[in-house]
Amino acid sequence: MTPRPPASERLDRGELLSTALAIADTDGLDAVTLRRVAADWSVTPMALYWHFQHKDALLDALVERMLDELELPGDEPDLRTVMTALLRVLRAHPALAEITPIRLMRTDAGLDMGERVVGLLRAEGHSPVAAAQLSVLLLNALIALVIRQPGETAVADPVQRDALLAAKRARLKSLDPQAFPHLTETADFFLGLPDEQEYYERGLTMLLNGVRLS
Amino acid sequence: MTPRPPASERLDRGELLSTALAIADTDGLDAVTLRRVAADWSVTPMALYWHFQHKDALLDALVERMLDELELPGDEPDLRTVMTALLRVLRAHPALAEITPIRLMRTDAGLDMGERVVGLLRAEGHSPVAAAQLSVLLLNALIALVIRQPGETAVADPVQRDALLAAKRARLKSLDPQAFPHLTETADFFLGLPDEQEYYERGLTMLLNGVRLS
DNA sequence: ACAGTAAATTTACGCCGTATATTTAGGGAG
DNA sequence: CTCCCTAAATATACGGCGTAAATTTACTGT
Repeated sequence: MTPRPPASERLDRGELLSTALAIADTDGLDAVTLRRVAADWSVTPMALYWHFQHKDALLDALVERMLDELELPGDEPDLRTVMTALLRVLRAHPALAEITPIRLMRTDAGLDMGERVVGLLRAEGHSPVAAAQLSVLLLNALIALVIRQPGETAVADPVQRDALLAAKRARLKSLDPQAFPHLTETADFFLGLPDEQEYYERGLTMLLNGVRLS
Repeated sequence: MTPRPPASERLDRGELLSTALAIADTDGLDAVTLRRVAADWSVTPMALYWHFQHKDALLDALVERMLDELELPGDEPDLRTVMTALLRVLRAHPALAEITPIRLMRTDAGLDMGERVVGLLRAEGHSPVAAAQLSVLLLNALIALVIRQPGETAVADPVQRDALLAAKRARLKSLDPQAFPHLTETADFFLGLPDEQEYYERGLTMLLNGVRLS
């Protein structure tokens, strides 16, 4: 009805991103649709196209926004410190973790981090190619740590979530202990973390150990 | 027009899966839609619902089908052997790699493999919980190796693919060598693999090293 | 011969991203 | 003060997706 509203009620790109981020955090990535974000501002979906080229660009920007929260100590952080900082923002926005790998290097913060990580690996004596590969492997594995955290399902809806977990539990509990002694013994782990702190410590340690010796 | 065709022209679940797998291999995962698979058999999309509960079940079955190609030496294979076998089928069907992690443990072959891997890690002296976690990390990281293989884009369409790669190249090549010495030095790696064999060797070695020491 | 079940069809719905064309508020130049 | 340009939205429409529900018909067993 009224194209071009008074300047006071213009959309703001930054605020759109905040909205999208909030949606992702509370209802999962699938809930981040153009219509949903637009609706939150009582606006047509097409209005977003003025602020973002297409949805993919919005997602890129979303990752960038998430990385704004990165807290790197100014002076020469080591590998573990960098990874821990990244881990923190990822755990704060797990829904974004799965779209991060492809997009990380499209953001400025991501490039900075990539440069840092490759540099640190070079300093450990790795060849340029090895350092590059290990950096990618490290980042991807770290992200996988968050995405596949036992108990996470990538589905935000609690009903579906519980259904999935119940199915998983049923499957694991019905295993023949004779045929699957080890899975039986560790079934609880796959259904939910006993200790998140320990989980991330161990994962990180394993990755850094692997890097240090390759 | 003709509900319930003569028995000779019935759909076959296995053949539907073959079709879906072929589509995934040639045109990517996004091309695997119910309509597309149905069209290949000149059949209504709804026909598939007789053979699969829903699309997700079809994807589960697709992963299962892929794992049929797993070739494990019968007697006591070690960790590297198991991972190498998995790597082989994943590289044969890279489009399925991204949906494998969540689904692996819903398949029989996946459970067998999980049992094997956890067992091997237990034998290396890891605690039950540690072995469970490391097995997941290992599998996920291995899969990430395939999904994020430099040059891969998860987009099958060659036009889009090239556009993406060109954008990436442009971005990397325009980096200030002063500010990003390491990324500049290793830019070529991110754009395409010099040596696939070496890439997978190194990735696998790094992961196994990490596991062995944690 | 006939009932019951198996395996498809038809139709419809509500989502999604986005191409295209149109509308209008506000700011700068004459 | 007016005119015009452009910024920023709306309206409309399209094709694609997964799937719910009801219907139809070929075959199987009694």
